Amino acid sequence: MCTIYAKMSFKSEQHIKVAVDAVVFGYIQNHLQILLTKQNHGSGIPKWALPGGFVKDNESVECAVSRELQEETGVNVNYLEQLFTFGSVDRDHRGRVVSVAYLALINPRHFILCTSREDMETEWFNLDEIPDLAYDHKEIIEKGWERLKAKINYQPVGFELLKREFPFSDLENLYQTILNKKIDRRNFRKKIMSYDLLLETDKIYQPKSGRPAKLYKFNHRKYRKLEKDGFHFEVKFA
Amino acid sequence: MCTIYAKMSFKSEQHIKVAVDAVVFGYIQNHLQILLTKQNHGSGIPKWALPGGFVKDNESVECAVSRELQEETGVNVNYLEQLFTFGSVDRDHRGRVVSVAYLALINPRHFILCTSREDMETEWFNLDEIPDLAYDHKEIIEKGWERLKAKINYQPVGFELLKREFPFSDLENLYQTILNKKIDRRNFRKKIMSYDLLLETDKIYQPKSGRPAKLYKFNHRKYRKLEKDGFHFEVKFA
DNA sequence: TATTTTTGTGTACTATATACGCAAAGATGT
DNA sequence: ACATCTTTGCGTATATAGTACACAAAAATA
Repeated sequence: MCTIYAKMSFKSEQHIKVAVDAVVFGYIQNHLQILLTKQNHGSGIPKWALPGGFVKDNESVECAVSRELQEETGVNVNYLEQLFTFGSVDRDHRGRVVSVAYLALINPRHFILCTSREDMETEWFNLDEIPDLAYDHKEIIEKGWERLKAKINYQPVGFELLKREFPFSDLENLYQTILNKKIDRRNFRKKIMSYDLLLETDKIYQPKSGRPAKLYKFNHRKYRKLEKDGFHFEVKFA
Repeated sequence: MCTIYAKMSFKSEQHIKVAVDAVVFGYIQNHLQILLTKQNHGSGIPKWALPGGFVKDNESVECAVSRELQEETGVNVNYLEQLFTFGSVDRDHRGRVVSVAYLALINPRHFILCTSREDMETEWFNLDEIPDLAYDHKEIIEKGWERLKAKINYQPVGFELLKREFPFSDLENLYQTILNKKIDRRNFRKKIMSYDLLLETDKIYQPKSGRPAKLYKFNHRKYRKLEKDGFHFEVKFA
């Protein structure tokens, strides 16, 4: 980027477009879901794809994702991190496109799907029922899924997928769903509780049947403070 | 990238260039070093910067880094991973450039610095003696450095920085240098040895003074095999 | 009031991490 | 040849963290 005068002048043409794509996870009814969009009136056969689009000249790549998500799906993400940049030559048959993919987590409070684009459909898909996708989006989802599985073990990102106040069993189920394995309830609770990052509310949740449960909320403020002091969240049930 | 017909046609112009930059680490004389380049005959005041350059239309982003490294520095990296994509609007004063940064590790066997560009200088810099850099390259190095520190704990990337055959103490010193802390020699050796991933050669290394040391080499083949079976390398001296 | 479902909790055992010091091998200087 | 210096190579005891495991309490339903 810096050493290019000799090879390619700034005026010389490079015919590559920069796009963003988002792998948006939601945890809905005890299932991990992904947000997909489909254009109804595009040319050719419409296919499901990740929300995303081209970056504008005057916005940062990060801003581009947020904007596209807002425009296409109406959801507000409460966690967004860069995932990977996909740059093979032929990933888009229409021309050369380099796409910066992001991983986003949303919380059920921000669920109102409403696209501002008339020619577009937006829907949640169960992770194991993803349809055929456009371009290399299957691969992007794969990477996002891997990242989420890894990340949940060493950063408290799981909470971003839950309601602000949740019964402890929701957290358990979330981890079991994401890691796709049974976790010992007592050991899990012991580990999480040992960090003292859950605030007990005085609210009670009554499940369909069974004993009522206390509602907890994650103490973001305390976590940020601890993090600054070198604290390292870790829940390893590998 | 997929949902763009309505917003921006494929023909419509986006004025963003795509570049690559590489944070290349070498471990030379017990010091972590970074490879920098400087153009001698560029317009304006030349500044040191990371090796890198624009991606060509017909090469993948990953290929672009390798090519640029080869052209600008002549080194062969033996480890290359994508680091982060830097996409703020004003990171390059000459125009809008989105840069995909890579982390590279090189092994002293591939040291012969020889740029094929006449207008360019290439040099190793000690990590704590990095000069003023062009653009946001300081920040990119910071990110690469963070990644390396984190990665060395859960992937055997350290070996990529050593000679193929090395005395055990080189590994010790490398870890101490990267993590910037003293590590208990016995515990470190015990941990590393417990994985049984070092092959003892029959060669002996004679240090300037002191007892001679056996030379080891890392068993890449065995590691790959173990990794496939779910093995997880981990050296945590946090 | 018996049955079902879900929450909430403790202890013994195992494995891993940490702390710690000394003898052996060679090089150098006298 | 002997004393000194430097670096390698190694084991054990203690503390900490992980794992395995079962039963009673609270509410809903029949």
